[in-house]
Amino acid sequence: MKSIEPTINPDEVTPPRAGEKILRVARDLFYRQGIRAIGVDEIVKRAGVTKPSLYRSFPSKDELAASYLRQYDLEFWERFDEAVDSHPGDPRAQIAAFLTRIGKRTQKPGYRGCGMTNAAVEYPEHGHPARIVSEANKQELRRRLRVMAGAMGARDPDTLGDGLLLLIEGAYISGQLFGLGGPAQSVARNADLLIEASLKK
Amino acid sequence: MKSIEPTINPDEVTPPRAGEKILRVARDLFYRQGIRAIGVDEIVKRAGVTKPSLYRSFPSKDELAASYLRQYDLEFWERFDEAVDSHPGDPRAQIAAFLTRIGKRTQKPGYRGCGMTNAAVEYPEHGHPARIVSEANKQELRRRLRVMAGAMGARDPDTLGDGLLLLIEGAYISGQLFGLGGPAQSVARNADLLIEASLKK
DNA sequence: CAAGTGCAACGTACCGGTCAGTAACATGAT
DNA sequence: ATCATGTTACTGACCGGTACGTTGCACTTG
Repeated sequence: MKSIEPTINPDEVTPPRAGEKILRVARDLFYRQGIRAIGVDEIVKRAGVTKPSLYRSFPSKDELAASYLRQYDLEFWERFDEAVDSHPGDPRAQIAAFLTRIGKRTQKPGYRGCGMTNAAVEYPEHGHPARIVSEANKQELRRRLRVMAGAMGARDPDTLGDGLLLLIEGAYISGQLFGLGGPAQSVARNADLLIEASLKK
Repeated sequence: MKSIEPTINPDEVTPPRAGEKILRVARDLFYRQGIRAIGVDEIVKRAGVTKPSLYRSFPSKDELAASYLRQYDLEFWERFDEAVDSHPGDPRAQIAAFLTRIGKRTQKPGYRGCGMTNAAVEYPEHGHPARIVSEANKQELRRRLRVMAGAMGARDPDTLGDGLLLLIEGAYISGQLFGLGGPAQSVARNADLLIEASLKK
């Protein structure tokens, strides 16, 4: 029979482990400054731990970056599903909700786009741990957008789904390029126009 | 009266200066691998010169990156104007020509997107020499797209121009994220649908 | 109970390599 | 002889990564 394990209660006020603090700090620094721009020394310094603690929790900086993106992936789909769940059975409204939210986020100062997209730009070589996570996320996003385009009644669901993906990626990039007043604020409106033009007559 | 300047004939078989060789190599490496990923040592090694030659022609690596982007800017507008000139007085056809070309380029193996966009992702901090060039290029592109949208007879030229910009940036990013068969191949078709839906009734 | 043992988590101090950048000198053409 | 351009050799700082010692707490054992 299992013991109660009184000291290893994860939901209690257990002091945060070094690995958690590291991932928390790395996530913030990697997203805002870029992965290549941040060294492991700065991460451990800001996390209040030391380097060996980092390498006990993560096999390498590249894998730490991949872990950051895996967490980013989870949070991304939370936001996505939140928009989907807010309009059950109405994919067009789901997309509109998601894009309206993106458009607003891009107008906040210090917006840095999508961590997945940025990581793929920083690591163009295939097979890099961070890039693998990023590519998988984008493949899944593409798949879901195409499915939603079909559910909307598009003449060519794949084309509309891809068009929406292009607008989304464009919003991520333009958001960090132009800042306030940039083109990204019109992503929802443009997507709606594109959808309207893509539905069966 | 000017002398003939027999040795400084730029169009002749003058042996390429070190600065030119460096910029040529840097341009290739920066574009394909990223600016942060390439060190100055590798640039001078591949260019067949040495480091002081680099720092006599360019005050810093950051300024070398900016020079690379300034050259990229020139070539970008050459391609853009080529599409414009191929359809005088027909902005919709101009855009179609430009986007068709982008769509094809994104399907080539090893496509790495837009050097300007990538540089802005790599250097998020405002005021960085590379980012300044990149931002100026994108501002001008936005301005011209809005003008062209107006010339097409769009109900809301600014929105359509921005929508086209989002599609273009999305194509740059998706091209390097998905490779062959990716969403970027549909950029021209989606843009045309968006244009059609944005014209005055 | 108290002393001892095991062990996971942490820190100190360091590794070779590479980063961007430079001082001082050699070469070659005019 | 001059002067632009080339070269060798180096700097201090930082890169990702590691060998090894220390701490503290849980569990055993007398």
